[in-house]
Amino acid sequence: MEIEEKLFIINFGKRLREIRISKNLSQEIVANDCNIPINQIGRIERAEINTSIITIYKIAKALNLKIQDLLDFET
Amino acid sequence: MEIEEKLFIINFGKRLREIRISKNLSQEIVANDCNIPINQIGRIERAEINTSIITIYKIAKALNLKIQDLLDFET
DNA sequence: TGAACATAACACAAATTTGTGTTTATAATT
DNA sequence: AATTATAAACACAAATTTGTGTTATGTTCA
Repeated sequence: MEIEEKLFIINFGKRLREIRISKNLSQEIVANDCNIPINQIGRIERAEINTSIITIYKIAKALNLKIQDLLDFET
Repeated sequence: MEIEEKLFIINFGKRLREIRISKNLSQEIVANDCNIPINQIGRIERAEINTSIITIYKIAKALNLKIQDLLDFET
């Protein structure tokens, strides 16, 4: 993976964490709302994985956001 | 995969094809610009795969778009 | 007709995510 | 000190994408 892409993953993780915290939600709550494994949110926030668009779609939905809002950060 | 998620994948594929065609670019050209396999664009447009956020990031870049623009469709 | 181009449709190995557990670490609180 | 809550950090199998080929189909053009 190129550094630029890695940065994108890192910033996406930060963005997700930022929003989740601002809404006072635990990783577990979000994961349950998404119907995804509990540790998946952590893996994304820690930028361990290059997750799929459907997972992002589910997370956005669980957070009551448009998918665009989740991706609205500086690369 | 749930039907709603499948629909999301389908609409994303349509959106990509729509934009690509409107810019008069072949799948091969886009794939080369992205440094991804030639048939990957087709697989996405045909909604065969639930592709990763980095692949989408690369495609958006190749098309000179923000990632948000690629995801700007009705679900 | 023939050539060239674009896309679809296969197949297959390699790499990665996903899903499911368990365990550890840390902080806050009672 | 013990408990609770949150998140990190492991491990591992299953499913999927990715990467790399090849072949087939359809269309356009010389």
